[in-house]
Amino acid sequence: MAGLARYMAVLRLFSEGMPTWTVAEMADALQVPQSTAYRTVRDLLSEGLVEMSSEARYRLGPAFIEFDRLTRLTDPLMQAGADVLRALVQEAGVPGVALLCRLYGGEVMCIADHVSPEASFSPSYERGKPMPLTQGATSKAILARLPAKRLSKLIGADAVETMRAELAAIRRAGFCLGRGEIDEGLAGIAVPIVCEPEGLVASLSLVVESHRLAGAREERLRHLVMSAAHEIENLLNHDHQARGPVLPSGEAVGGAD
Amino acid sequence: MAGLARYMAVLRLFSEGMPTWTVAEMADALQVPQSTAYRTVRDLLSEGLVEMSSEARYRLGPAFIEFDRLTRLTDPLMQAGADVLRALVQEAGVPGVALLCRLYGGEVMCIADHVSPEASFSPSYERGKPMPLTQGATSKAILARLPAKRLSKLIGADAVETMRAELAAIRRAGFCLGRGEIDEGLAGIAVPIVCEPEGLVASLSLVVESHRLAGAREERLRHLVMSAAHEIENLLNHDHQARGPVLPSGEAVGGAD
DNA sequence: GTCATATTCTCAAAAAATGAGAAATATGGA
DNA sequence: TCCATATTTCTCATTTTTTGAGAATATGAC
Repeated sequence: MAGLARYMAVLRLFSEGMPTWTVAEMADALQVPQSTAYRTVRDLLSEGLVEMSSEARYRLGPAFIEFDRLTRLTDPLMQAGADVLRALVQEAGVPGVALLCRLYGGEVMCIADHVSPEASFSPSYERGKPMPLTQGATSKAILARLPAKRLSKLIGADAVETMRAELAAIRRAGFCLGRGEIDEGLAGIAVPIVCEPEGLVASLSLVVESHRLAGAREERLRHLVMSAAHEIENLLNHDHQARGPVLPSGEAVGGAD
Repeated sequence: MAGLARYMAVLRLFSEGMPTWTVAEMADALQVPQSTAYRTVRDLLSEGLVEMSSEARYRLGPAFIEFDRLTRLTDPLMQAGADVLRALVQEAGVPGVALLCRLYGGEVMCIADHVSPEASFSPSYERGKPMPLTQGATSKAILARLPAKRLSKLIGADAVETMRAELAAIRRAGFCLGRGEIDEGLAGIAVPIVCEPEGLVASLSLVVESHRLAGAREERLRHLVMSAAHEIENLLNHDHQARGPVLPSGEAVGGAD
């Protein structure tokens, strides 16, 4: 293991279940001598990617918080999604959680969420937590709009075959409804979001308690989520067009240096 | 430049003002040949630290969101602070923003914030944004409790001399009040938080509009912030004690693998 | 198809990482 | 305070990786 991979291997050791590590533990887990592990940790330390906890233990450092903020401020999907998520939850009128999710390696990850103040539950999907690719409305909505080539590379030709009908149905309907697939008692309505020029495939979903999703309300919420998703798509496309060399109005647009 | 530093140099190029970069621009900014820049970007890409935007431009990747979540879930200060921040803003009874800040390299960074629903302003301090070390109540509260050696290493012996009286006053009073030091029209009440065993120095602050901070209310809010800060300190110390080898109750404590 | 641009590849030279143990430093307890 | 112990850095010859320049290849627009 060399270069960046070695550093990332150390960072990937840290988890919810094991949030602090001694250098000896790291060396053991990665099968490298301690002197090497010490050097690696020293480098990570100086960049703020790792920091000392008590008693010779190390934990993830504050640099991630800084980069996360930059991501929040500059990722077009998050920018477009923030207000829409808030509005969606408010207009839903029932306790719920709105999620904006995307592909992340071989998984799906929520990159923005908004919880309504009355919601007393929290879905497994939450900002920054990788989730399985083939379960849950949120993930399936993404798979449904993935180019065939990328899809089979991700989940394999067999799995593509198994899901073909289901994904086609989602494409046709424009949404995916899942009840208790991930969390017992919760239901999700998910709608794909695609932005061709940026090459991104994501999904917007609303999670509510299953028992609240019946009859006319189900249809109303479905339409809400679909129109919110289209709003995000439009924002993404507008932003993209606004990138051209000439600004539509004569007004100068202020920007940071 | 070698090892991790080279990768971080690329990541540090991305900013609010310049959120996407071409490889040619990176090579130029860092004074390295393009072939080297391409290799570096390829590595970052495969780890999700960078991702492609449109048209040969790259931006920060989603890996930071994942690590940020882990940080949020496992950093003892953020864990202890989350509920306290919320409660503080609620009990304050005026529109305000509660901030939990800490040292980050040669700067101060907010690691958690909570904005009251009625607040129509937002202070310059916000989660993940590095701020100057010597300005603002929030930063000064941290400096006040920093060991002398660390302090002079950070800001230099001259600056220490200049601030000596001010910092001593903060230590004596147990808080720092700043009016418009950072943001015109806003005032901050900041209280230091120290956890010896973890070696951490931080501060809790409440930012409100200056005109709301008068007479009895100022004193009431000051006491609120101080008791909230002490609550965080207590939580940190309790957690630390609970780390001992024997659990107080016979009940098994479930943990991730 | 051709062109321009973006990206990967090639290879010998240069630089950096490696590992084992010694040395230095910090830590906590009498 | 000093000592015993654990943690961290350092040393240096060897191995491995990175580097840089340009060639080769892919990608995409026209």
